[in-house]
Amino acid sequence: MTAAESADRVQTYDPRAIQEKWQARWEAMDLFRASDDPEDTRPRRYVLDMFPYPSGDLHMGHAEAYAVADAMARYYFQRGDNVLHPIGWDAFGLPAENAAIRGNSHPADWTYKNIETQAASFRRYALSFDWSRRLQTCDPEYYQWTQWLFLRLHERGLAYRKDGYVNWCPVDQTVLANEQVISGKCERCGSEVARRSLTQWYFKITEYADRLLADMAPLEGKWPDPVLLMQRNWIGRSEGAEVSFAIEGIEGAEGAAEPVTVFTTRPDTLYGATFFVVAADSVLAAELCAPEHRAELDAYLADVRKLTDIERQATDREKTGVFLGRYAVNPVNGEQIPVWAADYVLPDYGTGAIMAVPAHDQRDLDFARKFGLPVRVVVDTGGPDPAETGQATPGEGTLVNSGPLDGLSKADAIQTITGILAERGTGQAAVNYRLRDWLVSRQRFWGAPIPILYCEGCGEVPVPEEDLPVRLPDLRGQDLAPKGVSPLAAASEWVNTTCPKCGGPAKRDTDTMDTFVDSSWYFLRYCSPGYTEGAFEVESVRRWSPVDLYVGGVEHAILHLLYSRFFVKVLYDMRMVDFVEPFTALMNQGQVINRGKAMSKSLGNGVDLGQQLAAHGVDAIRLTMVFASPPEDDVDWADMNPDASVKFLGRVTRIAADAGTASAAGAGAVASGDIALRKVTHRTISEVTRLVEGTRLNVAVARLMELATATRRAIDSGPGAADPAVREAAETLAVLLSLFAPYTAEECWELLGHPASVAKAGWPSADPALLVEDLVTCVVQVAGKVRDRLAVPPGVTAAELRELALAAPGVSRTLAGRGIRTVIVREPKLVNIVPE
RNA sequence: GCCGGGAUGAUGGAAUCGGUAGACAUGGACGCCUCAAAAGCGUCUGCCUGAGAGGGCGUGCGGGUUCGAGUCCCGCUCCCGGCACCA
Repeated sequence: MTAAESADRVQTYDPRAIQEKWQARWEAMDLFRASDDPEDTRPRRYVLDMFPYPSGDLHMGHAEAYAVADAMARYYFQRGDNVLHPIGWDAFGLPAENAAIRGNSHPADWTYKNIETQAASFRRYALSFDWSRRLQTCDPEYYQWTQWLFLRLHERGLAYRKDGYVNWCPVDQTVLANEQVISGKCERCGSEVARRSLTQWYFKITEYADRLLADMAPLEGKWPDPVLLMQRNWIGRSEGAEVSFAIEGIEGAEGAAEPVTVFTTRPDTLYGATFFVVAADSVLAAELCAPEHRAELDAYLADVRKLTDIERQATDREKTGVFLGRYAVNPVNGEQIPVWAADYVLPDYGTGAIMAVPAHDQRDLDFARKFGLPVRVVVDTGGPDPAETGQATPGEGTLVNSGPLDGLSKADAIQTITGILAERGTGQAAVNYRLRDWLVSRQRFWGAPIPILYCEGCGEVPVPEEDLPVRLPDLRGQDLAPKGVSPLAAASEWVNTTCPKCGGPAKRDTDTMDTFVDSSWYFLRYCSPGYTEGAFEVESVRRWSPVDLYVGGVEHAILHLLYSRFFVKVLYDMRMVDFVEPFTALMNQGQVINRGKAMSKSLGNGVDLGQQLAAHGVDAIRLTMVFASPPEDDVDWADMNPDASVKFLGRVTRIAADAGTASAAGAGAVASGDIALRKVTHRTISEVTRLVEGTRLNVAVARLMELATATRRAIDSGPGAADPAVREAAETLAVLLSLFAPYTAEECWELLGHPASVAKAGWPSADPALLVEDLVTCVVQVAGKVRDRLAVPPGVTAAELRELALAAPGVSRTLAGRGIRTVIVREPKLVNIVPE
């Protein structure tokens, strides 16, 4: 059969017709339901995509991420594993609330409508999900258990309340997320945003800091290195010492004098502390401030509160601060040093106060120079005087001007001074973390209500388990734009309730939980999604978890992954799970950008996925995404050409049509036919298996293209379409292609005379006998440059190869009579001849 | 500023053990098929030089190690991402 004839049978490759035909049939077949039967002995494999936020329809980024994860899930299906590949929606969150306020609709309506849109798109996109396990975090059946988990953390002392700062818009009377603050102004009304203190719930993730660090060791090599590094840096463990400074004039104010403790990584420089700084917006600053400096501090504070976190922490900003009229006493030498308040010290890090050593810390030096404070060198680093150069010397050196520490090295001095402080009870070795506790309260409507009541008599009372879920009040038709603290406060019938302990009046907490709480345990819920006796069925989670492969964007490299890891550790301590890490392997797929930039409305460079799918078909878009680059790299859509994928898919379909017409199904099972093509087929199987296992999908697709070319050649100018090797190649092509282009692969499978579905065909295995090469190419180099090539049997000996190489025409031509110094032989692939 | 990642033809990328640089694809040129076009099928395509055989150069830049470096080491430049005064 010729190419022209095959074109008669498959006139044109029509992706839309194939999609319509197969999507309906697949729905009826329910192909990808995971079996939870404990008797099922197939290897279990949990492949998980980060679940989407239903902000609208799916976009180009989803198209890439889900194509990659789906190829992996389909591979394990083909291998015969019992695969769990679920889908759900991270459905609470701010955009729904904003859309509701703008469009005057209810967040639930907006959310569920978008979910349906995305679900339909997912089905059309032919993802191998087990739809029976679908979940949505905004369903009461789900958030009931989010609340239950909150109560368990509360019970264990891991949920507590304290004051924390929020961005506050004084005009809208609402709390703003960081992303709603645009250069210090409210994104809605443009008024200046201030920081305001609110009492809020926190999860004590810092208690798990060391375990979060230590448990990363087994993830090495299974998670991307940069992610592990970012997690480590985020936790930010540093060793040093706590040092207590008494404050002059504070003692005895309220009974016992509370010295102020600082954390330092450089206790060796204690003799060089020439002033003391507290975070201007900390409680400490207010406590320490002398009455006559109060007005000055208040004025300064007003300025500090206008700054966003980002502005405040800009390195190139000039140092600012005010003197508080107090002096701190250096515990080692009794020296009195002035206490200042400044914004370069952060209230949340360490103790919110520092001892300033300007000679050896650049920030302290900048501050000292600005305000004329003394600079004292206590470590001789051999560098020039910081007071003159303006450059602090933070490096190693010999201690000077430091009493008992003089002459010691930095390391010895740290050890000695820590010992002295401990002896006198004015300090001790300490570890500090950059990680802060997780603020989970949100002054939002569209989230899981915090299941706590406040009773006048009993105080803080957890909602009894049997009263869960604490359902969101409807508030339909009401203005969700908050006029006070939290939108839920407006639902007075909902807020006012009775105390389960004393039966007296009580009020509900009107805040909802951070949506990261919802997403910190959803992967456990998938194991038993309909379970009504608990958050998840312990036995089911034991069978499926931890997740074998987690696929998602690098933008979640820190928070989501860290919080999920924390939750699993807490559940481990509760003996509800028997593992300490939720995700055994992690893959970060890259972003889809356009013309060098992330797609955005303001840049006007957005690409609509729906239009792309309509123009080129689902399979071509999936294939283009996978073939474009290694999965972890960004893809610039402007560089892509989906028509190339359409062309390839048509080519494969015609091959299937030719082979299907020329021979009957089953003919390929006979190990016969054109040996050259059979070798290509089996090498492809072997290579693609290896490449998919290593998630090197772009190269796997290239190998499929090579097999297609070889098969086409065999049909047109080789043994012809009826050869069993051609059928074997065509069937192999269909099965391997099913990972990337499921519709086309299914169509090919039918053209080849097989009943649906190709997804159940089974992954082929390569015949080792066909992987052996008759001849291999040996390159012959002279002085490292290729001068000739030889075709040699793979078993050629070093001596034989050496002789062959020396006799090669390219060698004698290049040597031109020169003598030979050495000959390097790496049989059978390379010989390097080094001339005199 | 710090941390991380990267730089390979006109373009996306391949070469994951230090051993043939440029697989595969796009784009381009040409051929076959066709009344013609499209589609399809095929050949060529890193740069310079040469009629050709061949020769020279070539993986951001400069050094180094090695028989041999895209790959390892040292020093730079530029780009991308993340974090942002972390005591």
